[in-house]
Amino acid sequence: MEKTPSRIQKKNQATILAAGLEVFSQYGFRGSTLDQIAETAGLSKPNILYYFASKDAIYVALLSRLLADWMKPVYEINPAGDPVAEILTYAKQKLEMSRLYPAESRLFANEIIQGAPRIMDVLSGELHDTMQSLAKVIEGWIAKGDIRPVHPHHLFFSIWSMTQHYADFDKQVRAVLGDEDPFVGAEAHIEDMIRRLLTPD
Amino acid sequence: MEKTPSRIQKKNQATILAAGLEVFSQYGFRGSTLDQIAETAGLSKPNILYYFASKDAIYVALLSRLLADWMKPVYEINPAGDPVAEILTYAKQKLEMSRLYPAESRLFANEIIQGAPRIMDVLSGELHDTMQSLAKVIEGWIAKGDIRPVHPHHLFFSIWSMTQHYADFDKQVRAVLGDEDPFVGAEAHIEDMIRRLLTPD
Amino acid sequence: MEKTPSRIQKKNQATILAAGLEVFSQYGFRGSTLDQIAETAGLSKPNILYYFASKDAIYVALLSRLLADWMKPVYEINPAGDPVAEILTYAKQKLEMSRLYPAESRLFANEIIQGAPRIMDVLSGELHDTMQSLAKVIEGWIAKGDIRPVHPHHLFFSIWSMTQHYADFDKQVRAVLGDEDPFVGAEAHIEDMIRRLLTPD
Amino acid sequence: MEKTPSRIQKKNQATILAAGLEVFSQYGFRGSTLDQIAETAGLSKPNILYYFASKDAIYVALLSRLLADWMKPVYEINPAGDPVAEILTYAKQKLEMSRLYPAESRLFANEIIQGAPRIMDVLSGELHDTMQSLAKVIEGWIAKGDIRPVHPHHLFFSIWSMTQHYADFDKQVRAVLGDEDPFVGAEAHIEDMIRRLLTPD
DNA sequence: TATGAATGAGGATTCATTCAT
DNA sequence: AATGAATGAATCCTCATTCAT
Repeated sequence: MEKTPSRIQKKNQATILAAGLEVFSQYGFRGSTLDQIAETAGLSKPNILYYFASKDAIYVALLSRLLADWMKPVYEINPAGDPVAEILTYAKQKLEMSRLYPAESRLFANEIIQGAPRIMDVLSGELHDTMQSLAKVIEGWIAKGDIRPVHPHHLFFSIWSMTQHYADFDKQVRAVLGDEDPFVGAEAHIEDMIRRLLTPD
Repeated sequence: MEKTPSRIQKKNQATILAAGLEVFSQYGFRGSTLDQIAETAGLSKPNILYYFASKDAIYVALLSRLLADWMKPVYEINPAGDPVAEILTYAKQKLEMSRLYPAESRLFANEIIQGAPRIMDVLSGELHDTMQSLAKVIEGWIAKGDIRPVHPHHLFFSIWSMTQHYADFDKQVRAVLGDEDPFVGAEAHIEDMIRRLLTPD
Repeated sequence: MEKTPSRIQKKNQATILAAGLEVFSQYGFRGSTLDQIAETAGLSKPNILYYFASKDAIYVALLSRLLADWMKPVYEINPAGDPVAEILTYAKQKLEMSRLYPAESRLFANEIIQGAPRIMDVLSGELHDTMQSLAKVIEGWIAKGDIRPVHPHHLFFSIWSMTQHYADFDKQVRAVLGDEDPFVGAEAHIEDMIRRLLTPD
Repeated sequence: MEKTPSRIQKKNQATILAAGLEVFSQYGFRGSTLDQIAETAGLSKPNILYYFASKDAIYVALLSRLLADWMKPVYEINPAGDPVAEILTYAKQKLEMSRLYPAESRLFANEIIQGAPRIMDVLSGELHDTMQSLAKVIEGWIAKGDIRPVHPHHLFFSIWSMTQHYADFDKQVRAVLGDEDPFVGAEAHIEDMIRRLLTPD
């Protein structure tokens, strides 16, 4: 009979997750210490462990939350909508997520680069299945001649990679661009790429 | 009075770098241990440190070598060549690097995601300058009407991200694609995207 | 101005002692945690410490109660009774205690094996003196020719060790005996030993 | 291809085991710390862990060695020898072990009292089988009328418990006996008990 | 009386690095 | 050029105890 978390519990758990996100996204799981997280959260180390059983538990909690958020926009693609517009909206949402939640994106990137040890099952399961369904939608649009023939999976890989790049490789992007705002140019460029790719002649 | 490195020295250094690459690219800098590298290299831990002053030194040596390799294809873009072909060739080279040297790509990604603490100066210096020159070439092509107007920097961001994605997010890509070979579809898709983007109507 | 303990107080103290006995006897003092005791008792950890000042206090309370129980049968030996019968009765009582209260026996064994840091004074004081008196009784019986000459102290050591063995080394005893009930054979065997030892030819 | 342990390795491992025995036998597994063992051994804590993978490994190494020593005298009982003499010799050997190696005895007692989590399989396996064979020998002697009818298993339980008592309950024994040497009286008493028990009328 | 929250003091273990040979 | 031995500095986690209510 789990008790409902009290207000102070919720607040501290949220604080810890926020601190964990900040630290983990920057240093990776192994590179992050409970000390860092505790200091960032403004709590003592044992108090952190009072709310989460282990360093790992914090990381997993973050990843779970993240995966849900990360997949959400996919479900909002409307098979009955205008194909190019739907995909553009999706891409813009993803880019906006990179702009607003770069730490989340980097946490996710870190996990996958290191072999996705903790979320491989979600990738092979839910993600795989979702992308299969989505591919059907894309293929339907192609069959109707609404968009040019493209490989559905690779289309999404390119959207994911291009948009997440601005969060994950932020340091490199800004080193190249100097003072220019990355996201202004990014949005225009990505929209251009997708529109040219998909719009039938 | 530096001695010229003997054959055995060179061989061991190479062995250590290869081992370091394998380990660092999988577990990140902090997540990797000298023990792992020593075992992978088949050398004793103190012997590793006989060739490289520290764990950090191995990592930095790898990054330096990597940066050179990573930038090389950029210099091979021929301003006098056919614009679309030049860029396509570049993109294919990058994709081929992701296919052949995924560990290198992941090592690089790891470093940048974590804020590029060790290569920020190279990014702000050499990379920034190189990309400025390259931008001039692209803008020249645009001005001549050889390619459609695109933002040069973002063009390269998209090429980098799309191609490196197949190395860095390999686990996710394969989870989505199942048994399908990622690189076959990737090459076609990326070529399609770039060609549509750049070819003037 | 000590208040008389209320009924609920008494009940909780008893609950805590029962839980402490169960936990301490299995894991030893250092191997037991207040969390375990609290969970076994069905009380919160701070509530445990409301009734007992410390983990140590629970342990000491248990030991004290235990020592009294443990010594009681000795006082019931009747110098005017039949010598062999008196000693047999005592031994059977001790064996019965091993059968009914093995946790208590193990708690006691643990404490003494580890040097009896908390009850050394009781051993050197009350126990020593009691055994001195008892030795006099035994020696009286021997002098009268009622029992064979035996060393009184060692007689009791052998009774204690043989009977407590079935509680303390329960795991080993059952591993050797398999399904056979240890206590049935134990009683016959111990009675046989003592009777043969003490009965004059 | 395990290397043969060098002299220094052997020496340090022996030192650590000796220290571990001293500490574990007094405080139990959970009550002992690597710090204590390290200090007793005169080595640094990480150096301890250079020779043994963990605290647990030291404990298990001790138990293994101990079990072998502990069982050895059983195998020396000669079915063709004089029954009473054989058993008396065995009992005296066990008592001598308690005198010379009380720490080993206490370590063993500690482990069994706490449920024998690490050696249950040896008890149910090798010990059980050995005692079955031994029971056959005893029963043979009984059948021939060489010794009185006794329950073989309980006979050994009583020998084990009486002899080990002088090691395990040393503190209590000495508290009762005062300055008297425990082992002198113990040997006479135990011999008397066994002889009376076994010798046919 | 009772408990959710919090923590200082450990405690086992890891690991980059140094030492001695 | 190589390695067995050794260690100081973390680092994760535990736990008895205290605090606040």
